[in-house]
Amino acid sequence: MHMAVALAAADAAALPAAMAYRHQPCNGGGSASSYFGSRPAAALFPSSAAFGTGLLGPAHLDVFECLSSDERVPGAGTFATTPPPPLRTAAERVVDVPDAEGYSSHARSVAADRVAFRVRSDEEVLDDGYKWRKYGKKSVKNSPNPRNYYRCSTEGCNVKKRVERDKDDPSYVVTMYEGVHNHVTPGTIYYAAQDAASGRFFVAGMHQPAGH
DNA sequence: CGCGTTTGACCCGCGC
DNA sequence: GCGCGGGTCAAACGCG
Repeated sequence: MHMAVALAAADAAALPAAMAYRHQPCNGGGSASSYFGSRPAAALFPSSAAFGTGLLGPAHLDVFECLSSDERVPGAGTFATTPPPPLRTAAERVVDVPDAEGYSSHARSVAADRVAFRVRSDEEVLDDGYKWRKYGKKSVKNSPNPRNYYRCSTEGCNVKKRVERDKDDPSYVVTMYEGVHNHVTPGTIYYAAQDAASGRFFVAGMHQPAGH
């Protein structure tokens, strides 16, 4: 429940700066909750809530980037200057990681429910409320850092995620989610909504708001 | 004993 | 066809 408090109390200040002043969740306007099926923005952006409270250790909020082909940019951190991408369905979203060639070549060729983002963190694994089981580890060609593979440990849910340190800046952790959870988070998280006028985020409640 | 991690092997797609 | 690189499997192992 602490995550909900964090979101509510800290408002936009607790959210990644890029998301907040851009008035758009990083994977499409207002679609943060739609990406993970019924999941709230808090689950998609674990660092926004958990990092702000300091509950998850020495991760930092100062740099948080979402990387997707919808708003692909030549360099990290520059997407804030691009116009908001049009709304799309989750299935159409193809995610790319501009900085990681290993991701780019693969992600570009496959249309899937994927989203990747970079978080400056000392922690390798970010607690996003779900229970993950590690099933593989690989060293990637263009990076000195190994890539770890996780699968959602909930039965019947085959969501996967990959975690690796940025090859250029090891202080960043690149996380890519793939798939849509078909269950709720083991830990309850409030839904975050976005105020149309101010663009600020706020806690909308325990359930996805009606009409969305 | 159940669950999660580790780690080498295996598989598959792709480029040459 | 072959080699390479990325992704997954699964047996062994560790831990609570």
